[in-house]
Amino acid sequence: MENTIDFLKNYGLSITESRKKILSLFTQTKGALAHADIERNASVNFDRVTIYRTLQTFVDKGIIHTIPTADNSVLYALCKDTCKEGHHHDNHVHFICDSCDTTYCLDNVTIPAVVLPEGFIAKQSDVVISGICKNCEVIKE
Amino acid sequence: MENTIDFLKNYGLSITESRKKILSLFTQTKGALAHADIERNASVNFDRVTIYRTLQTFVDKGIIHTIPTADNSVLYALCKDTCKEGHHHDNHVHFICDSCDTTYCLDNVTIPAVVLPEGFIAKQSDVVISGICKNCEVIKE
DNA sequence: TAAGTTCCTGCAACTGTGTTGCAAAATATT
DNA sequence: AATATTTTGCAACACAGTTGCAGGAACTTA
Ligand SMILES: [Mn+2]
Ligand SMILES: [Mn+2]
Ligand SMILES: [Zn+2]
Ligand SMILES: [Zn+2]
Repeated sequence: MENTIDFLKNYGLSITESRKKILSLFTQTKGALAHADIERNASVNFDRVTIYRTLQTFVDKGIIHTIPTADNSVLYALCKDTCKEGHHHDNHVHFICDSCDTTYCLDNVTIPAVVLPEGFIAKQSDVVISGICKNCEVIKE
Repeated sequence: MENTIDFLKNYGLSITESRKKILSLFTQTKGALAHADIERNASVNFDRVTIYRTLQTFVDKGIIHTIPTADNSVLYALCKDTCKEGHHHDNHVHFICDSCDTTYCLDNVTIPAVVLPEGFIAKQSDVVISGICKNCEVIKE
């Protein structure tokens, strides 16, 4: 709890119930979270709008990043230390499990370089892989 | 026009105004189309729902495929011949131009293989790259 | 080509997601 | 503690997408 407060202070954010609670949800969760997950699991009943604004604040500050998904839902996950305010450095692959629906940031799997046709210049690449995750694979055996 | 009719018949679809018109919009367009593009550019004013249902029918039949985007809008583009009903085989990279906002299917750029951590099994990979496209790069010179 | 059947369309109503303006409440500053 | 700044919750809105249903269009068969 103290830890969460210091963390927020380091990012120049004032300490509020929603920020503490939402941040701790992220640190306590392995996978990524959707807006609905937060609305459901936060012990306090924050207004939808507060959750949206808190998430946006965290994205702006480089605390969390969004994850594009094939079904066009929005997911959020904690950034690594390399992300700064207004400047994200997330170049890892994302994995969505078809079985348990968990979304992982594979921090150790970097986005591969892709050779584009003449004239195309890449600025940003997103790789989303779906399949069966480590946990679900073990369960199946 | 005759061509469009035969094409639809080959897929076992009955011939309707909306299907003819929406299909021809795809064949006449280089990049991908959003629902709104179709609503705007179809000479006839089809109901929103009709457009949604026509797009879904085309996706089901393997005529078009959806493209995931970073801003979570839904785009559609024509499939290659290898796609069958209920069974898509699109393993190409998608490119979104930050300048002209066109989305390209880079049919000749295949999705690179990614080495996942132990226990993760990949079923499907999506690669979306954004940057500057061929056209916009030429214009800048 | 006409009748009957099947399928598609348009409308209305609804759900879900995200946004904005504003006053009240909470937090930070002095 | 008083003041200034931020954040919150509410209401209202915008927009994308879905569903049920009745009427209309397209297909089938004769
Ligand atoms: Mn991530
Ligand atoms: Mn494509
Ligand atoms: Zn799993
Ligand atoms: Zn371009």
